[in-house]
Amino acid sequence: MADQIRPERERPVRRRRKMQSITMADVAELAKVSPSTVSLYLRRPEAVSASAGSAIARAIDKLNYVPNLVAGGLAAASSRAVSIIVPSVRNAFFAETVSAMQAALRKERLQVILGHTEYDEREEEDLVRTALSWAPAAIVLTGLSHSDATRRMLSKTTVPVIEIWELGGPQIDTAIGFHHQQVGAASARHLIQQGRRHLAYLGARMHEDRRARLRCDGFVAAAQEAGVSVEVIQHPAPASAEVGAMLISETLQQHASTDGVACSNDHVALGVLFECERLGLAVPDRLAVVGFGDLSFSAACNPPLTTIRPSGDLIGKEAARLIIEHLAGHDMPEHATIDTRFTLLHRRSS
Amino acid sequence: MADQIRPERERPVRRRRKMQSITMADVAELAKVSPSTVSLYLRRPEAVSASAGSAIARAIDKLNYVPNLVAGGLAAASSRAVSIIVPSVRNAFFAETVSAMQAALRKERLQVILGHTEYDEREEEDLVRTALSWAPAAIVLTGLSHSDATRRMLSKTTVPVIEIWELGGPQIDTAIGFHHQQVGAASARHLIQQGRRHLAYLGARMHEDRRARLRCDGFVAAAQEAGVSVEVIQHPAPASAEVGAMLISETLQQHASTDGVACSNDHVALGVLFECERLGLAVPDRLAVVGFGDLSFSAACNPPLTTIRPSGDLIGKEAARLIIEHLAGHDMPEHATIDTRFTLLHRRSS
DNA sequence: TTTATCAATCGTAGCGCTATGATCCGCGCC
DNA sequence: GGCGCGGATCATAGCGCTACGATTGATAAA
Repeated sequence: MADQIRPERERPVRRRRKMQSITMADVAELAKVSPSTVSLYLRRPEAVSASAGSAIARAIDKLNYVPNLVAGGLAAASSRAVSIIVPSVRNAFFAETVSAMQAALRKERLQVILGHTEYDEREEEDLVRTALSWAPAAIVLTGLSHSDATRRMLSKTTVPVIEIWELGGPQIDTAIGFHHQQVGAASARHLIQQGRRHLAYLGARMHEDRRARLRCDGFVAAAQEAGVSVEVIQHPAPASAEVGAMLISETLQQHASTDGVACSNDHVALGVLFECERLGLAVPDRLAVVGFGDLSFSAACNPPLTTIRPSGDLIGKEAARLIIEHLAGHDMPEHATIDTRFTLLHRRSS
Repeated sequence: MADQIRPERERPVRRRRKMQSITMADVAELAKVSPSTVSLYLRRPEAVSASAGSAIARAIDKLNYVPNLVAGGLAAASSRAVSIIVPSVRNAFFAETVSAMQAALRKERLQVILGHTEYDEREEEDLVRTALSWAPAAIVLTGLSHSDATRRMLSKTTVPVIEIWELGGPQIDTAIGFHHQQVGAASARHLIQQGRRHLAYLGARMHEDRRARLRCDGFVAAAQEAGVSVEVIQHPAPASAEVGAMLISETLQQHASTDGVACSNDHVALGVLFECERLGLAVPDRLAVVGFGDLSFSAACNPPLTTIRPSGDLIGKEAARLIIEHLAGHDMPEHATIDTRFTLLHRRSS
């Protein structure tokens, strides 16, 4: 089918969609330099002479030229985009990371392409596939747990992969985050230090949220190690104050002696505080409460919530830094691990 | 400089970066069809014969082909990306919209490119400029207020522009959202209906957050219209429970008779509830509180918060729908306005 | 003077795809 | 048999840019 004999082409009357667009060639012409020089100026201004540089700058300004990054991405076989895949930006933790990362990447004119897995590995797989078709400068994934197909796809590419918000498992390449078990353990130790001997962990959506599960595991392990009683009460719904209220009443019903709880996050802890207030249960005297997240209300609530502040912001910044350095030629350290830690904020709920 | 005489080119020994990538041509070869047919199949599978289609599908599968959307975007002069520019995803409202939109766009294999203005018009301008260099399928902006340069850039392109989260001003093209003055007015009327006669509006960051200001304006206007006393107490910091606590204590100090407040959002309202509890002030008996946002904690707090639920989710869905329809050839209605409304949730804080 | 070096600039060949218009071929109809 | 029609398929010309390697011209070193 490809080798048929064809007569001469006649008139190639071919008018392509015109597009108004002003191209690099227009700028080059006006600045009286070659397109290559314009391209070079745009990518490494210090590499062109001051005179050429200013002529180009003037031309760009005059023509109101906007470079076509799609064309650039195709030619360079790597686009100035970073694909960030998180469970959901409705989750304040990831919103913070995404926000910090976007702010840092923007300065290097890198775009953020966003995807939400909704805690679904198959969804993640699909997002990674699409992400790859953009030839991004880097791919950022949340957590260390991915489907086999996802791993396979990523191992076949040369695109740098960064996993965030989790440490302590097998990582694809670079990981930035902290150990969730350590968070759980820190909560448990804190409660024990406050004299509590009957602990409980209140978990929301732990079947899907692997990191909440890890925190729970760390909590239980540390409590057991200290020889203190510990229970786990959970609910499949996503973390919310309602779930917190339900969980604490269930806990007190089943284990009336409970005197210290850690919650899978501050939303849950807030619900616990509200429910205790309704039940007339003194916090922290009768029950100490520890949250996770240090959300916007945590310091202001009544009593102020003892919680663990993760480093969502720092995670984003570090990820951006690594990507930018990699782009600048510094090879990204292979299989690096950056522990961004967390902080326990001891407030009056414990 | 372009017309210099050059000797014959010698050996064009030119090895380009190879890239492992499997291209459409590889698929075409394996499926024994031309690349055009593969392309056609990918874009409109119903246009190729069943036999060719399945051969192509098999080849794609076998080769693990991932289409290069960057190349596609260049050739088609429009990429399968939608640029969404919001003040910040750390704000739960916008997170919800972005999330809903991403979910809807994904189904049509459209990518979301995200940008944060941090409530800065100059920043927005810059983001729009970069957005345009991606030749996106659409640009989504937050609010109706933009810099002149932004307007100019957008008017010069053929990229559809959608403004979200605000109605009632001059719009660039399509706008999806609701009238914030109506929100304010609804809050005021509700409080008046509950018998309150000394109102106050507690505003956070109103100098930057134009929409909070509009809600405030609507609140004041409705109160005045009803002949009820109304005060505005504000703080420049972003909305938070701390700010809410500060604002309510300032309010009560300056206007002791205040018996009903509306807050610029539920974070602020939550702070009011906490502060009232500390002060021993009965809500709603002594003070009725209305929030805005129906955030995760609003139904669970103590007392449950009367608030106004905006339609962040719907805004995202509608925006996505319009974009998808436009891509399918249905021209987007010019200068359309979609009012997604809001709902007042009367709970026990008023 | 010749040669080497270096910074600045340039010309060209793609990058992988899509849109366009052409071609091919089977079918029904005059 | 000739013709028109339309579905299926194809070849080709870019899309706007970047990377590569070459070229130029000035300066330093031999």
